[in-house]
Amino acid sequence: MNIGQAASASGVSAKMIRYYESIGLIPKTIRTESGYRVYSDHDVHTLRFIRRARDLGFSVEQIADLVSLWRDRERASKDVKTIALDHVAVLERKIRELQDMASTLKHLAENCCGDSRPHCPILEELASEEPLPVHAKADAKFGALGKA
Amino acid sequence: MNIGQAASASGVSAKMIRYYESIGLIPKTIRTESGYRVYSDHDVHTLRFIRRARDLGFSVEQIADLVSLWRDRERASKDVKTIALDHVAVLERKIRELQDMASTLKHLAENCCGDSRPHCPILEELASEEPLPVHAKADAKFGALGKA
DNA sequence: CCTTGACCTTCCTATGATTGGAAGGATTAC
DNA sequence: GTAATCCTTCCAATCATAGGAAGGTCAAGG
Repeated sequence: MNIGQAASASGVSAKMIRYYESIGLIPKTIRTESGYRVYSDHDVHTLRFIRRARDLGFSVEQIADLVSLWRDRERASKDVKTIALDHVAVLERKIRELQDMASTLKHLAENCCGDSRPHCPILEELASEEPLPVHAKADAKFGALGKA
Repeated sequence: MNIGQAASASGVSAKMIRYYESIGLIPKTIRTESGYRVYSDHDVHTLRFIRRARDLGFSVEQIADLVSLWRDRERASKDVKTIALDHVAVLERKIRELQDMASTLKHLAENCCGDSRPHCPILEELASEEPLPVHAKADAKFGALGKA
């Protein structure tokens, strides 16, 4: 199987498969004489595992740990559970941060009549010297929400 | 006022002030003869406005719009409100995504006894060919949650 | 007056996961 | 035989931020 076929079978783009190989998340594949990467069904299974873990928001580092636990028949389920619950805690912290931001903004927007006049409590709040009314601090690495 | 003083007065790091200048979010300041940037209280006020907007998760692009509306005495509050509510919508979509991930993971973790035995429903789920039980797809730009 | 330390300057690098493209070779289908 | 579609590697961009190196400047104290 070529990389393109492995990509569509696994849901991981060819670009990402090469990237995962380059960072060591997946091993280097065998190649054809002309240098094409060759994948087995087993490789595709691993890629699908990886994609699912990404869909759940795990970092590549965590995924590497999960994959190696998956491969280890003598793993302790505790180790897996720890990774999962740590991640849940991170997710929940993020959720709270975003909720604080959203609720602060919603309150401000409710008080803004949103017409053609210049008066605007949202800008007033941003320009104010007082602390923000709700705890609504982005942590730097997350503030911009990616491209969304 | 030097950049360091402006930084501590505004809560925006000197690094970021230079960056904001380089991308045109704030104008180039005057300099001393020896090349040091000089800031006024007014500049600090603008920086604090920017920091608050960042704390609410606005992107630099949105902040540029907000700052220019703030400067414009003839703005329509509608324009500000639109930016704010668009951002709220993005935040709420993100919140839902993260909640889906967290709830999926919590369900899986609940069924994992978390002891020294290898049996683990979390890994089983990741390895499964079935679709994930809850709609829990990360959008790519957000999946890894930054460094957190 | 001179040194020391704390500041400032610019420039380059890294982060994390992903996408995009360019330039060139391989394969496949007609 | 040729066109289209794949593959290869390498480089760049995203977004906001932090870190560091190399070198110039300033203030205080001896």
